[in-house]
Amino acid sequence: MTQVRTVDGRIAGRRGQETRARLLECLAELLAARSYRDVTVIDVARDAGTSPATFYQYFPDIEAAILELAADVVREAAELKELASERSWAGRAGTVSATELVNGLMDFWQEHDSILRVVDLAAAEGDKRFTKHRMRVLDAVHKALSSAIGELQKSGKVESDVPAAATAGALVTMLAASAAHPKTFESWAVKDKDLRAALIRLVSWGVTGKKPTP
Amino acid sequence: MTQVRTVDGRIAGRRGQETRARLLECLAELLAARSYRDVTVIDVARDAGTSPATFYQYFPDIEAAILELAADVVREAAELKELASERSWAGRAGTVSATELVNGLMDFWQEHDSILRVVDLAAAEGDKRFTKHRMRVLDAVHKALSSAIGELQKSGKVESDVPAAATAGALVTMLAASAAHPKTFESWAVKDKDLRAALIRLVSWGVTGKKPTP
DNA sequence: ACGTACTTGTGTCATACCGTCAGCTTATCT
DNA sequence: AGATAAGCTGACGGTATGACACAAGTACGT
Repeated sequence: MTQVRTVDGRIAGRRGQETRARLLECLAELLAARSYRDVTVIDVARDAGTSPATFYQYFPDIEAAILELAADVVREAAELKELASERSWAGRAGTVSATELVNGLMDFWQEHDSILRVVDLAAAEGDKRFTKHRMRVLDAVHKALSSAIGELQKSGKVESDVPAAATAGALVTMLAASAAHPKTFESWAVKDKDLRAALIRLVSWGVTGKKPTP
Repeated sequence: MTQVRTVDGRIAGRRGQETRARLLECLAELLAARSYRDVTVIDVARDAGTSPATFYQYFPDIEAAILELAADVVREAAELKELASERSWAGRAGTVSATELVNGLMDFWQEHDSILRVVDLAAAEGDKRFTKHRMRVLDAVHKALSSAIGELQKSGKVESDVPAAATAGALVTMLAASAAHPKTFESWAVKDKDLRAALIRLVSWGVTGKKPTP
């Protein structure tokens, strides 16, 4: 872990790091409770039992603090790797792989919902730091799916003109966006269970080019 | 068209409507140019050559004005209907349908990019007005895909246990999200052309359950 | 225990945005 | 022209921002 520094370059000690961590924690709570646009430095500081000036000692602005939270999510996203890599995609085992991947990614996204939606926006707005983080959250899964498709192509089970990286990207994007917009599916009267079933089917086929074994 | 009213209940005349429209126009420009969080009422008013007080005469706040812009996008989205309904999904015609749908929806999303990403965020944050708008933008396409799958199920060409509405929803979500995050695909070194090819393939199969005819 | 050097937190300030109001100007109708 | 309503703005109290100097707290050697 790199050393934690204050905005003016000093190295933070034990107490400082605690304060910093408390600020981040309160920011995360506020982001979960109200809209991104309405979260202010003053609110965060007040909730953390400190002053705005203290906040600015550790973060140049709110965005920087959110970026930090996003970095935590990226770190946690490493565990998603296991959901996708070293998996078999043949026959019934493939269906299991798809199911676990869909459930795992959806649950992860919903758990980190409040931060990931800000990451999504900032990335869409073209902020490179956030684009990078967003990419990294999805990267493990993307890489795994991508190489799974590549393997199947090598063994001739999937046509070689299928763009592997693009297909893997589209699938991962689909999963993330589906998790991010449960309300839209609600409006369509789609139950979570049915959504997951549909996603599993699409992922299975997207990777293998074959109907999933039930 | 319902009568345009000011916040204090008066009916806006010709000049007032022009001012209102100019404010919306400038707001749209600002949203395209800088981040959602940084767009202020003062900026909008200044760009429109008027005062902040005038802004508040027509909109209770920035969000309300954005909601208005979103409503315009919803109205324009009606044209997407033609990309999906009354289409054949069999054989080569199906591939054409999928291609036009993918291109149409992606282009639409990219054109209205700056507004739709705010709609996305607000919807994800649970704001019902924005959820409704987001749903409506995607609704025509969703309905069309949904009933296309339903038809194929009736004629026995697709298994009846496939959740039609959920599958259509997942596909539409995939298209919208893919359009919204070109940078992520860039990071994966996926070219736009390959992305579209992958999407076409996934949509084709998602609807018909069969490999697309080239 | 005491003093020193460093870290951490706060009060305050200039600036900018928010949202409202009274009142002035401009258009419309008779 | 006069009456009426629409349209616009300057000004204001309130609040958030971000910077700074300084005060309070902490660690450590003697």
